[in-house]
Amino acid sequence: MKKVVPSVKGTRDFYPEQMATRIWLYNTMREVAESFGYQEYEAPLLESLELYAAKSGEELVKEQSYVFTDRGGSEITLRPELTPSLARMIAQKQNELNFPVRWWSFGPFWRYERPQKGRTREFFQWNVDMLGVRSPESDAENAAVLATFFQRVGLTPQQVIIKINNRRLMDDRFNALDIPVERRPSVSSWIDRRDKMSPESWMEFGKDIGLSPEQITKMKEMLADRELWMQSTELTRFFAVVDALGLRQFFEFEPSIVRGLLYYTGTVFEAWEVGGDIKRSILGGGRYDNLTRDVGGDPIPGVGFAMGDVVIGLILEKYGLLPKDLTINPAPVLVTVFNEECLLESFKLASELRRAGLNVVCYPEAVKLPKQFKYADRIGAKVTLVLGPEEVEKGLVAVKNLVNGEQVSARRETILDTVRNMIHA
RNA sequence: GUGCCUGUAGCUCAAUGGCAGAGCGCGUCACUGUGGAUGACGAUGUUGUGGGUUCGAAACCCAUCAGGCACCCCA
Repeated sequence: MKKVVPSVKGTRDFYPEQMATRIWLYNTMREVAESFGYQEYEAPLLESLELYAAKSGEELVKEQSYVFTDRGGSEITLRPELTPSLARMIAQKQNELNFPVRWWSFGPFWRYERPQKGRTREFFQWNVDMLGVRSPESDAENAAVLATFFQRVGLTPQQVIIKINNRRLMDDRFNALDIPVERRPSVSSWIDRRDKMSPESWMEFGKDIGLSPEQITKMKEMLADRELWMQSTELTRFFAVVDALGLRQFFEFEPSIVRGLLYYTGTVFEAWEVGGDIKRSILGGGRYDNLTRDVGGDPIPGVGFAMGDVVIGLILEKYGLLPKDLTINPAPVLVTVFNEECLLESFKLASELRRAGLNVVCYPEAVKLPKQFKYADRIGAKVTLVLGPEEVEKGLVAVKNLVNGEQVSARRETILDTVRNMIHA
């Protein structure tokens, strides 16, 4: 066997079957986003490295981005996320946009990581953002888009949960515990790791980052307090809105959610599969009030989330929620080619039907009829037309219904109606 | 960057040191102007690659490449 040139590691081929699933996902996202009045937009796939220098996570830019120098000497990045591009686009038109802006996007992103379950190097992301408003109600409405998407695809709060926290609330607690600002990132990462380490090594880790035994005890109490959110006006108002929208069950306060990206300033959330088979967050989001300033514009508050296509695909597959038979054959009609002499007649017939608005495939060479019928069957055609010497002579077309096997002889002038009736029957 | 596992026909996998196989798929025919179903026949291949051990290697050892999974991090 000859060796086919391999695909690039971490990329996926979208054969028509997989493409159909992707389009279904895209369409569902579009419908949900549009039901909340969000408009679709797209940013460049290439951005300057500088754009991410400001506020994306250190590791995201330095270790995980595809960076190259173009022929003009500029440092270019294949976008690893969308939010900085969005901030740039907003900042560029900050004086002409009609706020609040509600925008959504679905496109490809790249991160140089070791591929494994739920993670590829090239992936698609659904981004949904609202900018220009600072209210917790806008946080809630934005997150509601997400919960509505879950509902729409058939996921229940028993299967997926959106865990929510607030960085300002955490900062208040850190203040109360006298944890200095410069130590908070490492404390956050310590909190984030609680479920991933044994209690002993987690305690040990806490000491290593400079927490006193009293602070550790207080932190443990805080993390165990499921009602801590009531001390946050923002979270209280957030929950009131998702409750009013009938989506409260999808949300749960979770003090250990802190998120890796540096630009989040308030509400933060992640969605997880409840069963725990898929140990990877489905999406992440939150409020970022300084990002447009960080890319050089005025500070415009924003909130948004990003969901990758890979993990949600795993979830939907696990719960059997991916629709079957999405692969569509666009052409319900196949015109066979009887022999070399009749070939042009068949092509003419196909062309007539196309001009009348039908999607038609004409077999591209004069091979045996059984082969052509077999092909018609496999592509899922409903109707097959035969135009042999007899038909050409008498001005007829043999029309076979592949669904029930019935065949009629139609006059050439009325062929369009005959075919249409058969397709719609 | 660290660790573990796996590479055999187009696909899914057998063959536990002794003749490389099955199912599915594919091709031809039964059916020379008609698909699906059935049956008959047929082709599958440098066992990822390179070396070593052995009378003998798909299997054991080493190297290498590729893929998967788990860390890390994250969508």
